[in-house]
Amino acid sequence: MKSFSAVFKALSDDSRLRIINLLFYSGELCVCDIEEVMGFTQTKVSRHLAYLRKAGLVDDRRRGLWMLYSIAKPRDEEHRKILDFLSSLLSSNEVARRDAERLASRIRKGCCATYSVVKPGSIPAILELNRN
Amino acid sequence: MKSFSAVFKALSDDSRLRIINLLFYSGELCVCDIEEVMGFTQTKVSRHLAYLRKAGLVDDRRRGLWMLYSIAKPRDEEHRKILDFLSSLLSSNEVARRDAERLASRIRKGCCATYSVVKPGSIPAILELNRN
DNA sequence: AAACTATATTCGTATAGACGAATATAGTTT
DNA sequence: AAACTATATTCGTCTATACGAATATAGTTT
Repeated sequence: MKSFSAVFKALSDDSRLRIINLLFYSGELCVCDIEEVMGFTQTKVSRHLAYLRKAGLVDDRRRGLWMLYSIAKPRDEEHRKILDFLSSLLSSNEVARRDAERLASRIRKGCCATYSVVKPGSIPAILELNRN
Repeated sequence: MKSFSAVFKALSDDSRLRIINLLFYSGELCVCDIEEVMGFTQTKVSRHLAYLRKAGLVDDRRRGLWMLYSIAKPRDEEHRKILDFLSSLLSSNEVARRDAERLASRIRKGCCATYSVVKPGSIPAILELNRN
């Protein structure tokens, strides 16, 4: 029960929900991309990502200077259920849609995260999947 | 987005999650039954229920001296999705199961809430439904 | 190794939440 | 109407959290 309330606490903040939404949309993002898409300060983005990581909602990996964040790989059935629910909930939200649009535009121009995965200007495969 | 984070904030507390679980299990409960099943103070139960009501997660109705609380009737698809998710999440939790067992035992002996709905000592219809 | 870049952490401040004890309120019973 | 019962609210205290500015850290480039 403790773990449930901890997860919900991590989800109890607008900014964190919107960051999670971006990660669902893009697959993997660095701090500075989120910073610019959302208009948040670096401190704020970094802090929220650390919070989400501690709650087990996002994974991170270092890539040179960049820390790349992604939605956590599900550890078990329960964890997967939570992530699926979140994804489904956010997908029908207007704010989430607009955030994703701004991110898409930035990705098209080539941003940090995608540069390491796909060539700049192209749209990563995961985005095509999410279009449906 | 604001409303999502508000709902999650309401869910970000162990005691509230456990109270919600009791309501899923029983259909309708008064404050004093929750008090005794959980071993919480009256202030604590009342406060948490007020929190849940403001977040739209529970409904209440007065029945004489008793306030009867129940899981909110879903207002729309999104709301229903949240409540279904919660129900499914709690159903597989060990703490939730034990709480429900203590409640069942109290219901069998006849508690406030069930007294107004079914005759004391019997198990209300909604409990039979939830058994599956 | 020094300058640089991306991210993390610390510090100070302000607000929100959790709690029990005490008190207030609303409805009932006598 | 007065005593009673179930619930709600207030009060004071303690802890958690959100935030920006400033600073620290880790890895890269020159």
